[in-house]
Amino acid sequence: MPKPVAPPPVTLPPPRTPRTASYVPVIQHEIERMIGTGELVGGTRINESALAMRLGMSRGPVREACRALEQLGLLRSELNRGFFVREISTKQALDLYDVRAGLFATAGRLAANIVNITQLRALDDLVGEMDKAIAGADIATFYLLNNALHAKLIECSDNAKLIELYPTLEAELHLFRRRGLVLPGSMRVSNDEHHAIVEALRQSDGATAGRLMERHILAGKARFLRTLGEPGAVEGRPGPLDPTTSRFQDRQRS
Amino acid sequence: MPKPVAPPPVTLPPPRTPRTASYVPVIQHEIERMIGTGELVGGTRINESALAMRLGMSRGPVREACRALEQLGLLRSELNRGFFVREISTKQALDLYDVRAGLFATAGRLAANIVNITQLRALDDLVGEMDKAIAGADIATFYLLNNALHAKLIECSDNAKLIELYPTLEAELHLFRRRGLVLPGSMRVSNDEHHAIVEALRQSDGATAGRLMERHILAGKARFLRTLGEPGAVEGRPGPLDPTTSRFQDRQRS
DNA sequence: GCCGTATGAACTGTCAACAATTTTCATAGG
DNA sequence: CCTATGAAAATTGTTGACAGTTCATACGGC
Repeated sequence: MPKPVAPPPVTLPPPRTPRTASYVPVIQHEIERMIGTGELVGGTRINESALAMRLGMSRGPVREACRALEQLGLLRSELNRGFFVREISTKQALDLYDVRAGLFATAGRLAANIVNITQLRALDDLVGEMDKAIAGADIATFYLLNNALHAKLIECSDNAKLIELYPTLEAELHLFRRRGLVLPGSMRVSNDEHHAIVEALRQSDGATAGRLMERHILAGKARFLRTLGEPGAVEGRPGPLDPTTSRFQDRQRS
Repeated sequence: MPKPVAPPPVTLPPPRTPRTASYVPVIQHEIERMIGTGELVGGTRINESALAMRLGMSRGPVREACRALEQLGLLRSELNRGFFVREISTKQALDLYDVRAGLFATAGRLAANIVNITQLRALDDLVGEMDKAIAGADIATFYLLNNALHAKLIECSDNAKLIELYPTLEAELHLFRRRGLVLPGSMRVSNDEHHAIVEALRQSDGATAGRLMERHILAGKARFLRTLGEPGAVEGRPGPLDPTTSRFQDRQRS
């Protein structure tokens, strides 16, 4: 590697003596973001020095952030070789769907008992927006709204652990080698399920809400399984703005 | 604090140039162990320098381990004040029970389809041992076997994420200010449930196994809720061998 | 030409040190 | 006697350096 000069010092007004915040959350979120956008793909090695330099800090905080992300399941570490973006197998991705289904079911049962009008309205709005996105064949928007809706449903459970846990599982799915796929035809079916779920919540029918939410995720699992075979799926998630800017292309060795 | 000299340098044959392992997992497990035994209780601050010195290393690896444990939910960090052993509220503990119940249900449904003879035998053995522990009124042994059985049940799901997730939730419960309690009278009821669960698995009846396992955890939740009122519960988990050896007594400030 | 080897660069794991901040403790004041 | 004040001590957040390991590339034998 011919040392690509100084890449644009991306962020962070540099001189800052007072300690009003830690660097660690900053880099942690930055790495999470890079994984989320696909800027960092599975198998990529994290170059601590380069990343630290790019963000204008030393390797200490970077390593701490990587250690945190390792526990989050987004990175893995290898002795003397550093941190790598994790890559999950098909089996692990499917396992993840099962866990998400179980947590979603729990969320549904809990939420039905306590959901309030305001929350129901928010859910209605999201589902409505998604209907519009479907009408406009706007897959990217649908993808984003879908994530927002799922997050909102979890939030309605008012279960702290659930709310903490769910996004990390969601993020972990992004590690699968073929990332968040959306089958255009599935949007209609999917949003019909959303309608039914919100309706069950409105009726305070926890058993039904739980069951529907579980089946909703498992339906997603089935779709996911189907996309493994066919190549016609569309990438819903926004990718890296410019793939050539990623200086983290070292892949896992054989 | 009058600087308690050098406390016994607990572990680690010190001089070691070749890098065959990282320090980080070592301290991470050490801190986890200290929390598990109650040597470190909620609110305690982690003194990085002292801990590093005691284990014969520098603060770098210690901080990385703390960062990891923060993500695991066992520690929390405060800017310029360092890491503290987390303390969870009653609400959070109850939330945890609900999540555990959901994951257990998932595990049961999954396990029923794939559990094999060897695993069933192992489960039978554990339940049998627990019956003996009950007969001998051996609460400590029952506590340990109970944990082992639950772990084994999760393991039978063959779901990687579930297997990864469950112990951390279990550990987090230990952070509750009144730690793992066992009501002597509940052991019989609890093990009857275990018998039923194993039987459902033997019949490959996933729906029943899932439902029983969920209810088993929720029954635990109910017992937990009851112990909050009455003080007659018995500490099942082994405590610190010698409380005076703990130099981590700084509690959270007002 | 291909494969094992060796040499140098690149990078990780750890440490020791420094500045900023918090905590402690003694002292003065009400 | 209790509370404010302020300086010293302790502790954190971060840095730069060093030794050990891995990676890349050139070299030599076959």
